[in-house]
Amino acid sequence: MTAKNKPTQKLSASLEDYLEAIYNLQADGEQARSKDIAENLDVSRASVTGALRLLKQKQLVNYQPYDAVTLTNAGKDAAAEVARRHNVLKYFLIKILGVQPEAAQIAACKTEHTLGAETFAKLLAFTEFVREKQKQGQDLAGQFEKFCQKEKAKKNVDTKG
Amino acid sequence: MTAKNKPTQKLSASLEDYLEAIYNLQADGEQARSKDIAENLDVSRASVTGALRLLKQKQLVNYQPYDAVTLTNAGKDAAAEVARRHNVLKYFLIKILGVQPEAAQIAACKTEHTLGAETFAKLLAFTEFVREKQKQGQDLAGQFEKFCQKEKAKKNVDTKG
DNA sequence: GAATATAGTTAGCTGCGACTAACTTGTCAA
DNA sequence: TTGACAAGTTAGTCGCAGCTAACTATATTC
Repeated sequence: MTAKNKPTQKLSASLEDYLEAIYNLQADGEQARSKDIAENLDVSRASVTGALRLLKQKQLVNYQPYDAVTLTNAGKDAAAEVARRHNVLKYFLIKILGVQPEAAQIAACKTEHTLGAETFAKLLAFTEFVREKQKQGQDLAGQFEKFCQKEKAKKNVDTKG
Repeated sequence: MTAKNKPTQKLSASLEDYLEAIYNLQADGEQARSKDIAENLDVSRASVTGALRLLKQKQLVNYQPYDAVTLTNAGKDAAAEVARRHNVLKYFLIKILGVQPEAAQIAACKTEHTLGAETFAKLLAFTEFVREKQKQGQDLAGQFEKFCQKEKAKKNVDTKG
């Protein structure tokens, strides 16, 4: 039980993004260098330096100038939480709503910082619910996709006719 | 057909909020005074003045200092679109996911600016899909609620046992 | 080991969106 | 009609999150 009773200071969306990027780089077995983070988030290297200073202040990263960055335990917890929210969202958007993967990735990035804990919990539960239904032989995602196609066809008729 | 072929300049989340607040005040039959907008959004009156100047620049509001504010046609369209997104989200969160209304209101406010058009369309379609299922005799929202309760009960056992 | 390329930092700037404090305008009541 | 209070504006500040340009440190290569 590592992530419990954490004060878990509120982080800005932007700092959460930096944290997540470092987390992902490390998960890929790569060193998180300033340059990589910059490329990952499409920001300047200078912006990364600024963010690392803030994250160090908050004791979420181990950062010495000109040295490789690693996450502290608190940083790992915070980053894992962001990544978890990201994945919950992305799964829901792609697998249930049928949003295109690229669009879903972007939407998840932007939204992972804003939805509350309750909503994430419900979203997660809903995907489990759909999976459960699947096991029971009802393919809700598939039915929804068909429903969308029908609607689309209807619209085309409307516009043409 | 008023909202078609609009350049519909990209607005910041914050300006969209101002626009929506004015829209809602007017919809309630009230005059949108600076003070009301400030109270509505919980910001200072000075911030409202700043926002109104920007919105005027973009020709979305009719604004003269010391005078009541109204929306231009373009402003109405933009505000209606924001309100529509807000409602789509809120409906989905409350009626399908079963999120508490207050939490849903907050989540919708924060998220209405970030999700893309495709995602909103899918979300809307999904609520229609659920309604369709309802007509056909399958109450998905109700089934999901039961599912959540079962999960909750399970967790309680886990924690206690 | 010096020259150079790459990576990282610093300094200083911008725009946004909030704020406070102080001032101006509008309104209403005595 | 004037004085006081409410509403609105202005000026100036702050923090955040970017940026560029210029500098410094590290690594590589000859």
